[in-house]
Amino acid sequence: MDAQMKRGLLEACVLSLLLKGDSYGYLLIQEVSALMPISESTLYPVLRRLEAAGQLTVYSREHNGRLRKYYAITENGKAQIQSFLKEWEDVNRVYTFILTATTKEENTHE
Amino acid sequence: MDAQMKRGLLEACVLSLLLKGDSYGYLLIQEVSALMPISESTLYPVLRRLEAAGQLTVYSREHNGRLRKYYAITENGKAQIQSFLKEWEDVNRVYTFILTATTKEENTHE
DNA sequence: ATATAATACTATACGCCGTATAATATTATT
DNA sequence: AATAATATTATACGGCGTATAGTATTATAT
Repeated sequence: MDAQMKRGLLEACVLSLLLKGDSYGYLLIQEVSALMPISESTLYPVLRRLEAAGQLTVYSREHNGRLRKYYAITENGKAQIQSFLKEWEDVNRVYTFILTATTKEENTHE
Repeated sequence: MDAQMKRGLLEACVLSLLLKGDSYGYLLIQEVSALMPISESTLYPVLRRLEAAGQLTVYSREHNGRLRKYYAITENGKAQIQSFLKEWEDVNRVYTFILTATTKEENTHE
């Protein structure tokens, strides 16, 4: 997927994944990868940003003798998903315009 | 609209507007503004990029005693819109995931 | 036993692109 | 005479996805 198109989508995607329960970096990478290509160097900064924005909290738990960082979505984070969905209405309006313009263009060739 | 969400959308939007006929900077700004907020400092670089990519061509015509730059979409540009629409399928898949995850989350509170 | 893969996270430098701000110049309107 | 509308360009900034690379532990395969 084109890098430009990921912008704004990624954070909402990560937050949505956390809705079904706390998770950690490595697992999140696998889960996000099922939806779009992602590298560690993209995901971890996203997690840092979401934490700084109070949209998720971080805590450590021991796992196989090591500390693993778990990420939990906050109420703030849930509200952020709603904001995203609302913003997306505008995006979809533009997309619909492009689609319509393209369809009309095709018709002029008939 | 959030700046991140415009990325990738803007170029396709401008190209789509040119499908119905050649246009010029000032008019394009008005037309794009109807779909999303845009400033000159965003649009003109977009036009330069599209020109560099061979997706539009530029020519000058006199208008009210002054030269005005007109922009015309190329076949390359039309193909780019199609590429955009195809890429957008991936974007929509992620959006649908977020929407579904949010709906499920709401259900757990019922 | 040891090499390899999987797990788990961090750091740095780069490049794209939307934005604010500002400058320039002409024509139309009040 | 002043102001708004028309029309375009330049510069510096900041957000963020990416490539690349480094570090460290545990499980699996040969």
